[in-house]
Amino acid sequence: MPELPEVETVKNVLKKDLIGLKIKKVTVTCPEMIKTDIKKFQKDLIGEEFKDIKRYGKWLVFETTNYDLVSHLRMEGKYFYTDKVEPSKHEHVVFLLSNGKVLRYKDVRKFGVMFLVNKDKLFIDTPLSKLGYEPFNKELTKAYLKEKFKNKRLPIKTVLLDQEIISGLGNIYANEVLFKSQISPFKKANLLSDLEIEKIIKSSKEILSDAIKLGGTTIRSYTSSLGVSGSYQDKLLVHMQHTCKVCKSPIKVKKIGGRSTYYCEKCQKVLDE
DNA sequence: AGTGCGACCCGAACGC
DNA sequence: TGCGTTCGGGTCGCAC
Repeated sequence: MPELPEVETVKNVLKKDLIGLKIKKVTVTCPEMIKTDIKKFQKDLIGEEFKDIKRYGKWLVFETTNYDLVSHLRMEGKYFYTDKVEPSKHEHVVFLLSNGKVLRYKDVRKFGVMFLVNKDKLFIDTPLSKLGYEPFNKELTKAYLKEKFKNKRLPIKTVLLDQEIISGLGNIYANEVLFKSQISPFKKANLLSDLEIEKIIKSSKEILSDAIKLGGTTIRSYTSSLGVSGSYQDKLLVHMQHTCKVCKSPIKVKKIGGRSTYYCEKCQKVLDE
């Protein structure tokens, strides 16, 4: 599902197509997903030019002349850039562009959200203002995580999904990071050793940068957009796997915080408790 | 503040 | 075959 590498891939592909184009018309067929005033959303975007596209954690931000159009794909959101004007099923927002082409947002489960803010308001009163550091950010240090984990008695698996601590990891990569770090997903975050925290930082960087290189992970319903199809699913070591690629033990699946958690009991032991 | 959990949504996969 | 049930998964909001 769209985690940091998938959103990064979508951003890079859309950038090639959209920069310099203007918006002529916005059609919204699922008003619930627009979280700011919808009339204003449609009106304000007319005449705006795409200047740049950025990614913060899993958030996509289309920078236009005067606004930031913020979009979260949640589970299954996808963008398509096509000639076809009429929306088909599950396409909830359609942007008619100055070159006659169309940017279409499709989201079967309607989990995605969009909102429009003035440029100077992107990090004020929006969910983006709360995002923690990304694994690639130099500020994501052992000291930072120690402080954040200090009062967290939740399983580390749950804490890795908290976007206010580290931004960008979702269920797939959280499973992968813990496997690579040889840490049990059940271990309480406040009990992690310095070495374990260092391993999490190192693995997160390695896994996410490898995944970006391969265009992200394409599994289940997330068949990406714009013909973008990642191949990191072939590199997964533990998520959706049956046998441990290191020790050949069967991979266990259990719910932690309601999410499917894949792990190897033998390789990911709870140490120093 | 930290924690736990349902809500959101709907097609696919599963069970009988 | 057909119908009902469960699952998935990011984020928010609410209760404790």
